[in-house]
Amino acid sequence: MSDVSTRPLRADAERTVRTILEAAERVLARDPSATMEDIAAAAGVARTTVHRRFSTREALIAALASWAGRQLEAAVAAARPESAPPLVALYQATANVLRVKAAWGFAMDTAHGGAEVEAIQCRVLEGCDRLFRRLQDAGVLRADVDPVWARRVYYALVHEACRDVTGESDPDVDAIATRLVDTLLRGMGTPGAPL
Amino acid sequence: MSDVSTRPLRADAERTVRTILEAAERVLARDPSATMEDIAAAAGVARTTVHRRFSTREALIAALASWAGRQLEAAVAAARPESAPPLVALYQATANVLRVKAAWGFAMDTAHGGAEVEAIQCRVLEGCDRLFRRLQDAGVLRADVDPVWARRVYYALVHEACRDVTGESDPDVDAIATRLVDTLLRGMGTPGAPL
DNA sequence: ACAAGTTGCAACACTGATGTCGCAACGAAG
DNA sequence: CTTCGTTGCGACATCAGTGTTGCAACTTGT
Repeated sequence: MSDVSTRPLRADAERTVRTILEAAERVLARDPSATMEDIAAAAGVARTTVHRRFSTREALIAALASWAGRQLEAAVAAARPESAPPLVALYQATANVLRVKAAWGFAMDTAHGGAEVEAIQCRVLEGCDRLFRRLQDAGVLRADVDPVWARRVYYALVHEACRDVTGESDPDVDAIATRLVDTLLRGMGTPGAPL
Repeated sequence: MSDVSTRPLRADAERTVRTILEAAERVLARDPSATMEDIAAAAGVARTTVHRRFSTREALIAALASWAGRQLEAAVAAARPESAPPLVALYQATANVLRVKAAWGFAMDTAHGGAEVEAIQCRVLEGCDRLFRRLQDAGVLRADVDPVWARRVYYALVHEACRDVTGESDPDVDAIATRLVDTLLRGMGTPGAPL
């Protein structure tokens, strides 16, 4: 999580790390090229303190991505995507992911997470594909849709819907997730209509 | 288009400007934090030459965005979105936009385009809303869908589909546009199925 | 209370990117 | 041919961000 070393931190230091990570997410989400000083200021600590916990800017980003990645994995795992009825799991996972992504959007979008994060994202992606497979087997998802395209569309919708969770105060995540899944499955056209 | 002044350029200088813009798009699309030197190298000119044509990095980005913005506007205008049958216009505009966005993706995504670019993007957005309105009136789009959400989903799908145009060599843009519109209207679920 | 960990502060060196300038050479347009 | 715009090159000043260090003051845990 931290970086400089994996030795046990004192309680207050641990708190500082969390504070810095949260501030980094907040600041970097608004401006990805924000400086260490900006982040430190947002966290209410000195810049040197940030450097004590994360030897380099890269390391901070990586730690951020790692943290967010584990949050993400937990969010999808909580939906029991392998065992629950697939459509239920889809709703649940969507809502959970929206919550996490709203709080850690920058960290989840950045590609500079290092090998560990890449592995996590890969696992999540494979889990998503498996869930979509289950949806197809259950007849929810059409059999003739390209699975890769389906996943890409789903990801894109999640990304877009996330704005609503971030933007409004006290957002109805379940309603947003419902609209998302509805759009994914039914689209926006009139059922009977044209090709 | 250039920046330093709007005085007429000699033919070769005009060509240089175009070369720089194309190189900038290419380089910045891969790495948004690429330097002036990177761009100059990709354009095959000296860094000072870039600064002669674009006094500042910001100005270069703005010029890039402006150029792309006008390309975009032309692309949607060519689809006659106000007069053609709305569904035809949707297909046509989608395909045209995909082509432009594949070539000028960075320039179109950047928010630092200045007031002129913002105005263009606003016009395009309003045009999109009008087209969607026509689609609703024609019964293609369901009447109960939130127009704003519909546009956002459409934009997100265009963004995603653009990868396919950029990635493959000799991509079938019309096929990609067809799949996009199909996804937008029908979604990916089985028609008869669940809520 | 004591020891060890933690932090803020000020200072520093270092790097990389930006923007500017002058000059010589080249090439297009008249 | 001549002129003037254009370009490459090298040099320079400047600035911002990064990462480091030492020290004094404070906090935590025992």
